[in-house]
Amino acid sequence: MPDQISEKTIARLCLYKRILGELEVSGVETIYSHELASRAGLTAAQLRRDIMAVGYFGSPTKGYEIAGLQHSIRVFLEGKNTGTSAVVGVGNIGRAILAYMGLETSSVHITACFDQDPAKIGSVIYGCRCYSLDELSYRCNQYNIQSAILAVPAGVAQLVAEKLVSCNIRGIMNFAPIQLQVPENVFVENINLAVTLEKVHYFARK
Amino acid sequence: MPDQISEKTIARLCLYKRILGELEVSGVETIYSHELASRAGLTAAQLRRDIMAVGYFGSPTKGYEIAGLQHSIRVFLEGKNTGTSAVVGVGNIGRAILAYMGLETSSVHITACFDQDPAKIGSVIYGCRCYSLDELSYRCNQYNIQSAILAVPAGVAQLVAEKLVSCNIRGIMNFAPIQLQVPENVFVENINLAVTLEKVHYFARK
DNA sequence: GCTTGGCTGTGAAAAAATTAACAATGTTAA
DNA sequence: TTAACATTGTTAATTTTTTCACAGCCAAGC
Repeated sequence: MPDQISEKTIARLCLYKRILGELEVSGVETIYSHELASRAGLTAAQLRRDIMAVGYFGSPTKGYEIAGLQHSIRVFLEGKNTGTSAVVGVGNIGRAILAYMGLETSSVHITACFDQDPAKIGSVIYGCRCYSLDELSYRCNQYNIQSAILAVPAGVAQLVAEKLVSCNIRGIMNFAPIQLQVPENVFVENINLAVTLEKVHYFARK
Repeated sequence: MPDQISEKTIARLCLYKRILGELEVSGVETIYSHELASRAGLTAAQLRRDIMAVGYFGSPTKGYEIAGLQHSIRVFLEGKNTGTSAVVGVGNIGRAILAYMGLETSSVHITACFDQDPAKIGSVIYGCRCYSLDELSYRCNQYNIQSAILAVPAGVAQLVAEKLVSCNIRGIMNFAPIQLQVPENVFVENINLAVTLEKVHYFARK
């Protein structure tokens, strides 16, 4: 891993990893760049370029070994470290994420969820125990939580985000439609479903 | 609207529109490019460049008029036409989207939802009536549905997508973790929550 | 009335991302 | 053995996106 790998490349590597996992289950052993690229909705050139980043080498005649490539990407993305993630705010979105991630086979484990509603605290939601936000710090240590899915109402999102940061969480998947103010060493991915739908709707009419 | 406006610019315009709507409610009248950019998490230069696309002009001393700019973006994005959208597949994700969009004030109306589960068909879910997929074509005409939020299991996503296309839907927000095969005049936005979480988790450790 | 100052609009420059192109490779088939 | 072929890895070219930088503007202060 020589120089800076772009965020887009990282995102695509995550996607390749997932697809390779599916292929492995279905018993395929090798795959050509254009085949894998097609499954990812990308071009072969781009895929090969991305794979340069992880330092894996395919064969000009067989293509890529599924297991080998998957392993290389995994090592590159995960390293030795493997913390977990948590859902913060168990409303509609939070619950949907918990249910979805329970089904999907992801390398990122969601080990806990947090809410302030006493009716939820202590219950198990889609296999995940719900804790009070007051316990955030303690549970982050207990479960080695390094990233969070922030799905609280917009009005309290900034406050909760600061709490996350103070608990040493350095990655936030933010569903609240506001721009979080966080230190620059904290990575924030904003997911604004209303805005995305609007974009899709725009292009539906083009 | 002279030449080609990029997808990224469209996405940002949608975001500006939303922020301007909030500002309008809070009674602000004008705003400078750097202020609006900051709320969007972008640079002032980029915002000004985006605004070139919609053909609105601010004042060097007052900045942008909230109402005027919002109107220009709205006209640019929506034109005269205003179809609606629908949720297809009312599982956990589908329900969460319905609940979320019911709260959020979006210019895109979700007028119907579809499922194949007889227990859901006929019921009203978060204010939205649920129809059988067999009625898709009829209801698309009735409600002028132009885009869809596809939240069905991966196994049937391709089949359902083809049905959407045959009903003249030209924009799909796809939550199924597969690459949909659709004609090139159909816009697809893939939302892969598991992959996105993995990316966030990666950067949380950098 | 003049000057100052901060902002917009935009061409030009820079940076980033994607695509093209091709030498090197190694397997297959004749 | 040798020729043909499809694919990889990688450099170079291209395209796209972002940022810079500054002329022009207009209100405010003197």
